[in-house]
Amino acid sequence: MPRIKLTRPRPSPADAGRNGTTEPVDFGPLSTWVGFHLRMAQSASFQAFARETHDTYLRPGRFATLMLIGKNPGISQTALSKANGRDKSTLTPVLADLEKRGLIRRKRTTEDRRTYRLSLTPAGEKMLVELTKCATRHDRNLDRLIGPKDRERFLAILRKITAEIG
Amino acid sequence: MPRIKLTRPRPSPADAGRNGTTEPVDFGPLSTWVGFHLRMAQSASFQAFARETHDTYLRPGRFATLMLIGKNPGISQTALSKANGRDKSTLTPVLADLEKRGLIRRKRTTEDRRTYRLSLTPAGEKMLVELTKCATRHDRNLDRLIGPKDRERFLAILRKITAEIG
DNA sequence: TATTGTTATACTCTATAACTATA
DNA sequence: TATAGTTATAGAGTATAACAATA
Repeated sequence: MPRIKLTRPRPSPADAGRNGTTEPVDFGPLSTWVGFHLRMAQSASFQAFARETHDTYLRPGRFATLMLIGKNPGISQTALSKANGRDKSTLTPVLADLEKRGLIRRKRTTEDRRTYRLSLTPAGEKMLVELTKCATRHDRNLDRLIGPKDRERFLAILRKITAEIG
Repeated sequence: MPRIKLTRPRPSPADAGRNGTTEPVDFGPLSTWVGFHLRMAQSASFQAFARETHDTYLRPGRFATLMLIGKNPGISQTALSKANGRDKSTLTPVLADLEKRGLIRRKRTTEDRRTYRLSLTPAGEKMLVELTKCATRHDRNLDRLIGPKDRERFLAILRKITAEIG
């Protein structure tokens, strides 16, 4: 709950667009660039997700990792890192943390002793269910903003950007 | 230019979705969640932007900062931090860096000696022009993916998410 | 008392390169 | 020689809290 301000602050130069007046800020070409708004929207959505999970659980990235393991038991670290588009070394500390928290298991395979097979523990399954509820709530909020008519098209465009911009 | 692989690597367990086979990875509900795709698309767009600027110039966040100063000469640090939605303390090292590179100027005002007024140096103007070309190229690529028919609607949705999800 | 901007600090996310052990 | 995963390291980006100067 936000603390209530008891006094009304005087207007100050820092609230001004420029020259000490309160003109709105000019965003220039940023205001029509997709890349900029993609960044702003993802950042806002990220913060909203964190609020939805009450800052107690996992952030979106960790959550996606948990989901991918849950849906693909036995997946290797390399396959996992490819699936969410990050380097394998990025995954090492994340998995170490998830394992330390008792959410995932890592098992050496007998066929190829270089690889690990990842899976969820019962606690991990439970956490995934819990977080899925939060994420569903969060995504329902996003859906409400987008509207059912545009939703599929919007999603398709995001997918296309992800797949083809690189 | 990517180096050419001279040998064909054998299929290995890490390429597999699970169980050592090469089934595709199951993304579960992630595949229909806006938040997830927003994250993936912004990350892909970010990388593409960096490629467009040849990794030599500024990253998207710095670039937006430069643009906002350029379009709003005399803006204060607090107003700037509000405009791109970050805490003012986040801005301090960024501005220090831009000043050190000779791209911006910071001037104390006489009316309120707490605030700085930010503006671009000639070098900053030049950099902004240069980067704007890169960003325009980048955004043209995005536009091509989105298509002119959906572009405005797509942008409007991103703006709405930014403004209203919080 | 409130605000501007800085400092100290800390945490997350990310990547590259060099390494090991296995293949 | 190539791959799976780890380690060491580095650099963004972000935030909170305490602070000095100023209002």
